[in-house]
Amino acid sequence: MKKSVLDVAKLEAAASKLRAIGHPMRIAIIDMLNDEPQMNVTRIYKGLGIEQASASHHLNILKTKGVLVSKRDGKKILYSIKNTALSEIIDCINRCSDY
Amino acid sequence: MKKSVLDVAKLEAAASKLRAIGHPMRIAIIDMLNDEPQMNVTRIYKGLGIEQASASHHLNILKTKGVLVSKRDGKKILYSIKNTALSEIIDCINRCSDY
DNA sequence: TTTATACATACATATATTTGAATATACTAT
DNA sequence: ATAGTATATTCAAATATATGTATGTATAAA
Repeated sequence: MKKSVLDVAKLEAAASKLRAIGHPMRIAIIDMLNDEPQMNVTRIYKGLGIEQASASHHLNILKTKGVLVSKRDGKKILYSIKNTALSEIIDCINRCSDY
Repeated sequence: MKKSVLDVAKLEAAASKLRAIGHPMRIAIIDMLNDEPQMNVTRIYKGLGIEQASASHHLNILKTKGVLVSKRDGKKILYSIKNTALSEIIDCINRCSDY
C-alpha cells in the first residue's frame, strides 16, 4: 500500500490543497465551519473582521481546491466543509503544532 | 475538546507548517523519507533532479517548521522526519486528493 | 596545511499570493 | 423598473516564496 513512485500530478494536487489550507484566515474559516457547519459570507467576514472581498477570495480558494462547497440560499451563499477528512487534518496539525 | 476561540498564534503555526509541506518538492522529500527514513542532502537532490542549493533551501524550510530533523554524520547531514503524524497527514491528503 | 567533498548561505530575479478599493453581478422586495 | 442587500470580480500595490549562480563553511583524507 506504499507508492514510492513520485507522481508529479498527485504531488501538485496534494501541495495545492495543503497550501489552500495553509493560511491563517482560511484555517480560521474552516474552524468556524467546524463549529457551525453552514455559514454565509457576511457572517464569515464579519466574524473574522476582514474585508468582504478578502473573505470572498479565501472562500473561493477553498472552494476551488475542493475544501469547501457552496450553495445559494436566496441572496446568500452558504459555505460548508466538503468532507470531514479535512477536520481530521486540522486536528492532526493542531496536535503536531505543539513542538 | 473543541476550541472555538481563534488563537492567532496557533493559526499561524498550523498554517506555517501546512505551507511548509505544501510544495511538490517538499512533499517529494517527505515521500522519499517515508521509504528511507534517513537520507543525506546529496542523495535527496540527485534523487529529485534539482539543484543542491534548492534542496538545501527546501530542507531548511522543513527543518525550521519542525517537519524534519537533521544530524551530522561525518561530512554528511542526515535528514529524517520528525514525527510520524506527518506521514499520517500525507496519507490523509493522498486519500482526500481524489475528489 | 592543502585538497576534495558535503552542505549552507547570500543575493538577484522571477513568480505567486495577499490585500484593499472599486466595480460588477445576482437576487429580493417594493 | 428601482433600490437595497449579498457576493464575486478586477485591478494595483505590497509582500512572500522559489530558483539559480556564486560563494562560504565544515569535515575528512592525504
